[in-house]
Amino acid sequence: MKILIKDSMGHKTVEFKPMREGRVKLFVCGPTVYNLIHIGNARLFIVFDAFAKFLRSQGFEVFYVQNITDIDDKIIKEAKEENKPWKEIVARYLSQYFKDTSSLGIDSVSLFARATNYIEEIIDQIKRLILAGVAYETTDGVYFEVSKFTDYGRLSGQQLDKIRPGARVEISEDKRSPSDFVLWKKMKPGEPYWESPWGKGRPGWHIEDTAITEALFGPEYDIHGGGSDLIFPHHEAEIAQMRSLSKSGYLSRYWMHVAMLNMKEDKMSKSLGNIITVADALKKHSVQALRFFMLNTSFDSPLHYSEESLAAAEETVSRISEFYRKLDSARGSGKAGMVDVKRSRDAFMDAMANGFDTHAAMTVVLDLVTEMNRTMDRIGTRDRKEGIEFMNEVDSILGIVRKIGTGKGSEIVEKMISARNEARKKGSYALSDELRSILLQSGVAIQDNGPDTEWWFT
RNA sequence: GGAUAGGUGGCAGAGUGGUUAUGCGUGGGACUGCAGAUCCCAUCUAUUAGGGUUCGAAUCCCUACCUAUCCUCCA
Repeated sequence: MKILIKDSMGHKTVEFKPMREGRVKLFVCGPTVYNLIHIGNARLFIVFDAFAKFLRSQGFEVFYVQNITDIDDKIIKEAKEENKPWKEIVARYLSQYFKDTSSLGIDSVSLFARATNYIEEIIDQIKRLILAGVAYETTDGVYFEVSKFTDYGRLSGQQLDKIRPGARVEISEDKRSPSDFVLWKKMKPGEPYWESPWGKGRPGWHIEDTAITEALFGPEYDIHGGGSDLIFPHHEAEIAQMRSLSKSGYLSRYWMHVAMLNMKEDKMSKSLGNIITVADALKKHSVQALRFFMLNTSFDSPLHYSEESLAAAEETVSRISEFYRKLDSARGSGKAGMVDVKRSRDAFMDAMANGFDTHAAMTVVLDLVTEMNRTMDRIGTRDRKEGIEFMNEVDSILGIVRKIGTGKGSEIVEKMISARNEARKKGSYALSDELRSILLQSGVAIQDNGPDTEWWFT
């Protein structure tokens, strides 16, 4: 199948051609572990989780690497504020990160690469950058000289001479240009450090990623993903670093940037303090609803968070899940081919392959739900089987089906149901309603289909 | 100020030249003892504003206004 990618380099939709047939090297910028992640962060991880799963469903062998920034100014700051060792902060939030993402059904990452495990590679890369004449040492660190890389700004569309230096550019009188970015930070008293040719210090942020990807993938790879707020300068810096050494025309062949999740008007961010943590979101909403909400839009368009939208997502997920449950227990004897599941499956995959259009793919699913619901009472074995297989496939990629336990194997529930149906037959509705409400309170949902009653655990 | 995306019905959010997406909400109907779920019909008579191109524009061009993101750590 031909797969199109919305490439942020040049903002074009282009055909995806992996460097090696059938294999994909995918790198996504992971978290800095100094705090809990929020659902804005989660959007990125959910999008790439679904993306990696889709590629795998198409037979690609996906090597999906995510970096973990486990040494950084913010970690040091947090450690100071809490008066705890920085490694303790890292350990705490890293384990929380794994917990949060796994509770979001994210399980597609092949390898998490921690920056501090690559210090040697980082130092080596910086050495080579200095040798190549594009980096220089100052009193407080080693810097990359941006003017030495002519393509700097191509990804973001920035022109170096038009960039207005921010008000809070780090004080460093030795820097040759305000745009030069740090590769190695020399230690200040009390800070964590590693030995290096430039004395004790720690790596800058941008160099971590290229050291990791060079070590794991080599100087070039297929797809680089991240939040749209990282385009400049982070991804420009990565490109500048790696391509200055490799002399290749690209770092990654394709770039995919996930747009921000906004709260009211602003993006959700830790510094703005308008965050909802993953844990909090999951207290109120199902994983499936959160995933549906995130995937029901183009990954490269900003998305507005609101309780109302989440509630709507929850409704839709219920509809899909309810459909799945009904399909699972359908026992009709209709002819095969009443519904063309295969056509829906093709349309679904086409949408996914068309620039990862998860929204169009969802629409296909919802249309099929309506279509099959129409004939649910008489749906045949074969259509039913195809439908279930398709929904399982959809779920394995998008994670939007809440699998509701089918009602079997509980004698006590069965007894109460038949007691209730006896009462209904006799017209003792007060009693039957009473039994229904007891069942509901015990987590058993029931639905009358004529004289028969279906039930399941909620 | 520069860069990059946008401005669609009550809400969310598709649609890149020509049959009123889709979901949620709302109203009605079918079904049900009543519910619930489901289906059907309807509703909301949407395309930021003003020009232009065209037989025809939400879709292309121009202008204005507005919004987000980046230019500073940030998914």
